[in-house]
Amino acid sequence: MKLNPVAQRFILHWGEMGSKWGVNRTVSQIHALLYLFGKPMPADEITETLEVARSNVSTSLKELQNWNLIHVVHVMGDRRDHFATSVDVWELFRTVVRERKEREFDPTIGVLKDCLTNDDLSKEDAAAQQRIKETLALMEALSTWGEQMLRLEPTTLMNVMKLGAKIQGLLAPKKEG
Amino acid sequence: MKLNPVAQRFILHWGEMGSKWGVNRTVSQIHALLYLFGKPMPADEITETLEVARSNVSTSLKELQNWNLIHVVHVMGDRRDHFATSVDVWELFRTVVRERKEREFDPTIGVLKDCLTNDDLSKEDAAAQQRIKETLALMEALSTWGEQMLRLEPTTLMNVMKLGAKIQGLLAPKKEG
DNA sequence: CATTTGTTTCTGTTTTGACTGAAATGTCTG
DNA sequence: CAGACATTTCAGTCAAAACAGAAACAAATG
Repeated sequence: MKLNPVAQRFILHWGEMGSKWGVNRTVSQIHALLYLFGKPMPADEITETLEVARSNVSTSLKELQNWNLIHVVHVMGDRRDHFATSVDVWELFRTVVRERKEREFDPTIGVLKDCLTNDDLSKEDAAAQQRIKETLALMEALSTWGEQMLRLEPTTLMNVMKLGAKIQGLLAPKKEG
Repeated sequence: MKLNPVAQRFILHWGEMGSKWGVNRTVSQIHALLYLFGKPMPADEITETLEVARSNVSTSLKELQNWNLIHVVHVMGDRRDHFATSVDVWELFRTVVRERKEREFDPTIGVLKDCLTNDDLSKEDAAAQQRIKETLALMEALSTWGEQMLRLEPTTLMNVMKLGAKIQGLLAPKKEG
């Protein structure tokens, strides 16, 4: 499969962005390719299209499966596995957020809690303890809020975002202006 | 300066998390240290505390300055630069979000726009074009929404988050349940 | 203006992780 | 079950980034 210039641009950029966020370049490139292509694709074709080693594709596909971003599809009369990703960008977004939250956010909250229950700190520095408390409070707030937002329908979520800062007015309807 | 076990745990964990999000380990460790310590600190003391090379500290401090996360402070009777970070976790959070948005989000939005104005795609694959459009729409929505949220007072933002999914009820007050 | 003190830049080393190609494993078909 | 086909694992290579130590630079002091 030959990529047109726009597809190339998109995929290469996505790969670079992935790197900046701690995602392997090949992994993000493959995902971008499957998203853009929109149809199930066998590993070999990915290999040829992106011009990377077959084994590299295999590893990356497994990684993408661990992230719940792609799934295997079988095609009649073809023994090979075909791989596809959701073409719903909202679903992808939610999956990525959910996974990162579970992998990195939640464990960090755990560590912060441990830090606070440990006596070593409380004896030494009350201000530092306070700061850890505030960090934990922020992260927990983000965490539960994130969970709730992820449960909303994409359209609802979009409306929430469109509301934007106007939400202030709805919060404490004591004053009007 | 000797770190107590809790401080060590916090700083080491922060360093690991940074790595997973594309931030140099030393950079995030230094920031965690300054945050926990809460007072301006000369580079040498950071060097000793974290047991890394002086030059490494120098580079990382510069990086943190580029991120607007630390600033230089001078102490009476001391010629050395002292470095401090905000101890307000909300301010730190906002700074990081703002910086990442500017560095990675905005440029990506630019690339997506370019992709859509380029004719090569429109001729080839309408579905792919549509997907890029949706991706752009999502990112732009997140972007403008993010900007607005960042402008809110921390306490307001906290209230917004506490409201959580209940915001649905405020959105389309046609039905009640 | 030499010396002390502090910071940055530079060069080479080390480490880490991505990647390749080959071998091994697994699975289907005649 | 032989061989064809498909995927994964593994061991080694390669490249990028982090890091250390030395050298260079800058600024203040007596």
